[in-house]
Amino acid sequence: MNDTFYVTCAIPYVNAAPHIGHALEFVQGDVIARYHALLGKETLLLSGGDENALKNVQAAEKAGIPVQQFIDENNVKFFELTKSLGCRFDVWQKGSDQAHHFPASQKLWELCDKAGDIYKKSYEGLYCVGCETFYTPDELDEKGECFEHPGKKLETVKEENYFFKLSKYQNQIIDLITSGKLVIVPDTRRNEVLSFLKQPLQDISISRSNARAKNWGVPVPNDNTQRMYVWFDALNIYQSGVGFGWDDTQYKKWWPADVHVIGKGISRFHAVYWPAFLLSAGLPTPKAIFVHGYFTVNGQKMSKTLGNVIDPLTLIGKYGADALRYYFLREIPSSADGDFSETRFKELYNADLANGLGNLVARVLQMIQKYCDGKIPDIDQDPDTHPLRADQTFYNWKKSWKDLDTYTTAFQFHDALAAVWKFIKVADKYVDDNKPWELVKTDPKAVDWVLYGLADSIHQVAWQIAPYLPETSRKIATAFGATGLSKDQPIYKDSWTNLKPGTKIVLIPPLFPRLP
RNA sequence: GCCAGCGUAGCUCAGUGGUAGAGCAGUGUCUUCAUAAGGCAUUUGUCGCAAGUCCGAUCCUUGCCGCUGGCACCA
Repeated sequence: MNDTFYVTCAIPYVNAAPHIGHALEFVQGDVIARYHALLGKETLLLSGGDENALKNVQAAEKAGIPVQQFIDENNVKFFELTKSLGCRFDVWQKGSDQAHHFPASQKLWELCDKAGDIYKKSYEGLYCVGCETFYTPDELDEKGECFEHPGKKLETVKEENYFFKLSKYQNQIIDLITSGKLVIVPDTRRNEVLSFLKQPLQDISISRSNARAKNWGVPVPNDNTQRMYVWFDALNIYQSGVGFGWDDTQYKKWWPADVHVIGKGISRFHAVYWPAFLLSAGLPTPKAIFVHGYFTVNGQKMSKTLGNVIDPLTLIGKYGADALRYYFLREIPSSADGDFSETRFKELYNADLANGLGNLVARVLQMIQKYCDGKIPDIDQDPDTHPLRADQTFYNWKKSWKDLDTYTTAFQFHDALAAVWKFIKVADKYVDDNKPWELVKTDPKAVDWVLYGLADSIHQVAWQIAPYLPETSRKIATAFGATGLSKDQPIYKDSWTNLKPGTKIVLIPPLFPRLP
């Protein structure tokens, strides 16, 4: 019944260049989508651009370019990054898209309005003319002035805005989370949200005056003096990208999202505001929110002022997309903060990718080349009885499949990959225990059996890592002539086909050349 | 300040009421199919500090120290 799976990544804010934090999130989303595709589901992976904030207008003015151009130029960098990372995004929904996103957001607004949850209220705040922004007192220095414009007095400005009755949905949201209808992973984030929900919720403003918004953003329906404020329309990208308000069939097919992948800084918007908007509009709420942590760099917080922002493209150029993906997914606990260090990166690369997977593939290919005439060996016995597949006394690949599945569906990517690499160690040991280079002198038939099992194992490993390291998976498939896996969208069921004896193997260059 | 969590081998972390484990790094050794790769063996720990409960605590309780995160209009 549930044959679709819809994954979203947060839409990046386009003011700065992409950093490894964005890359991490894209890769995680991609793995989730690819894994469910492997299970045979039709999947959709979405992200896009958060483009309607006033800061964009200001930044564009500063740069002296039209807002739309500024936004497009910046946003495309993020999309290019996803491609460089080997991520497969199906929809890239921009917030400035007037054809789909505007009507979708206006529809959401109207539904909430019809439910009686939007009302007008005047908002009074301290406004800095220099920044063109409202500040709360705690955001200002001791003199009550903003840090950007010292000496400039802030004005008290009154503005009438639309508000959303967030308070009305407090109990429903608590129910949603405690009942498990809205799953929040990991528990620490879930607990944070629930503890936040113990306080009475305040209604939130969801519009800005046209003047202050500089005519940028989604117009509020039936009121040409106001534009929607970011909270409201940005979250709705998840719906506007899949047809909401412009293609009902599409929308019904994909919504609600199976999981929103987000960073910890925006969990409240996704776990509280977003479900509230949807409840108000009478629409289904997302099923799960997976919250990842932030990167530190060599133990320090990543920040522009420290100048330690890491450019993922540099790393991809140096080491390849799959190597970076591996570091993200294996080294960073998927739900906690992680550290990025190039030293550690190289260590992990050499230990797991070069010496582990890469070397195993190389040695098995060479042995088949030398001892089996370069062909997948022919065997007399049932492959299902091969120890690497069936021996219960050690960690065979059926066990690693099971663990991989458990951990991947729980968003524990590091544990999932650990399971695969645990099996790789088993395969390496199996080579040493059976010594095909000696066996070939006494019992060639036994060598065929040993090497068939190893080829079969690597074939399975290639399937297992397909969502994680898609490029490497495909390279292995090519080497072993595994056609099912070479497809653009391989389906898990096909993995159970055995390698065909007699297939000519292809000697490939090292998957991951060892780093000095 | 309030709330939550953490503090275990050089590093990253797992773990149990009966005085500890994995991976990586290090060291030794075997081996050659392989990317000077692989197998095997192996060193190091007052399990943050102190007190309490218990026959017995690293795992339970309390206090302290240190670190991290959350505490609303900040994507």
